Amino acid sequence: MTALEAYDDALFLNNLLSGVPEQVHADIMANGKRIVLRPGQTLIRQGDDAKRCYLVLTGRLKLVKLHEQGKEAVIRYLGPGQVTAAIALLKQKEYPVTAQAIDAAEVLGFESGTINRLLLTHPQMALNMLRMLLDRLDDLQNRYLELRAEQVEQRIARSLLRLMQHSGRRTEQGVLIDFSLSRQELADYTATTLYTVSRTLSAWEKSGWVKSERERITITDPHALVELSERS
Amino acid sequence: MTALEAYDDALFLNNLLSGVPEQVHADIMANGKRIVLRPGQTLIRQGDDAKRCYLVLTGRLKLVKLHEQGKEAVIRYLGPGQVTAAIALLKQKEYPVTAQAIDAAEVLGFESGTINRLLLTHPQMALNMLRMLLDRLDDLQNRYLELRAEQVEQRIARSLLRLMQHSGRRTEQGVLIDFSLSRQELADYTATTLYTVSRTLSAWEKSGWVKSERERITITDPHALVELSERS
DNA sequence: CGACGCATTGACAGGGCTCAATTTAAGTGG
DNA sequence: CCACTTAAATTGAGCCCTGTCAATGCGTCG
Repeated sequence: MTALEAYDDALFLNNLLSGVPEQVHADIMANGKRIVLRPGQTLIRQGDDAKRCYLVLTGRLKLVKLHEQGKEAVIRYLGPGQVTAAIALLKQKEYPVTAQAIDAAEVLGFESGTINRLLLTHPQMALNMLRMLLDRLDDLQNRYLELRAEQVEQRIARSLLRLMQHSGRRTEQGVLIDFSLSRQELADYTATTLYTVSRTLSAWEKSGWVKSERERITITDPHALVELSERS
Repeated sequence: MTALEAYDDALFLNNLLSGVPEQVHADIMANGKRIVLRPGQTLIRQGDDAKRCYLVLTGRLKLVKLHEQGKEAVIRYLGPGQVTAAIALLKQKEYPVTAQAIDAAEVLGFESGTINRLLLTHPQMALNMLRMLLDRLDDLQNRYLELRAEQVEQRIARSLLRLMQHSGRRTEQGVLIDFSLSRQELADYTATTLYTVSRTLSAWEKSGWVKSERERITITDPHALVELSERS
């Protein structure tokens, strides 16, 4: 199973399969079906029946929640090793969010029944899953509080820093956020409008804190953003 | 174990122990330590080391997340059968929120090691826990979106309806929300200020939709609130 | 090179937060 | 039972942040 070995990296092990005997890893993975996604392709659609859950192998997905009047909120970005649509563990539920590949991505899909059986036979896996969900919950609780208590500028700063930590890549200019990120998307993630994001980034660029291009953002002075995000 | 039988009600069974053989229920519960809480008493404090997790037996708790500059957000209200501080499943973490009894309450506390062991030996329990967490996550994702997309009035309406469903009690006047709920608390739950809540409730009272007293709110016309919360 | 999508910038208005001043209601102790 | 205290709730006035709308600029790709 050479294809599987390729995904058998540290990040991955630290998540769903950590603590599970290595001998059975391949067996477990063989239960999933590999799916390749093009940039922008929708993997799950909010409201559809939840029949499968997915493990991200490579690339990056975004989870978006849609509101009646056209607005949308980016709930989270997912990277390799993370699981989504765990809701499929419950019977007769609908996906609460839409999941979409940002750039190209690969995922492993597990049927609802399959994953339930796997979790029951490998309790450690269930515990790992619990940990991942706790992570998600914690993250969202934090962002909920920020949305409640902070002004837009602070939220944008915090969001950029978060994205930097999860998906930053060092360049000579600074830390580049390593996937397509338009003003609109950052606005959806920060819970504001593209206009405000644009204005803010422009201001920060004048201060020399970031460098912003079309769908690309490089943070040149992270410390300034940290300070901004923490000042009352 | 007569004390335990008292808590062995439907709600409870539908959560943590559903699907687990009945013979072992008492054994499992015997691993927990019963704790009685006075009104307002703090059970867990944000930032403390997470050593135990808790199952609510009776009464009602609120989970609050504190922000540096004094603001706070009520993340969730917990009723009988619900679990909190599941974070204790992870090693070396701190509680991300504060949990406080609203009126009198009883909980069952499980040591971190104990609950881990229980979940490993009873995989069905781990699955149940997963389901509860998925519920929490879903709830918060919805509220995050609402906070993002809706105006204050709609959010207050939705919050009241939610509280009504979870903790409503029929009276001759309408549906009473059955625990102490000040303007400030509703504001913290809805992510607004007590002033705005007060103004809004006053207006609704004039319209005959609610009846508001000191720390008590009765919904006399739920339908009006539903309509308000759903209109674009 | 033209067209389309992304980004920028300005003008404007309004929702709701802030602050301050009362009013109302619930306890408390004599 | 009544004065007194204290906390909750109400209401008004003002203003600021930020969303909205419109016009324009710019980069990229067919």
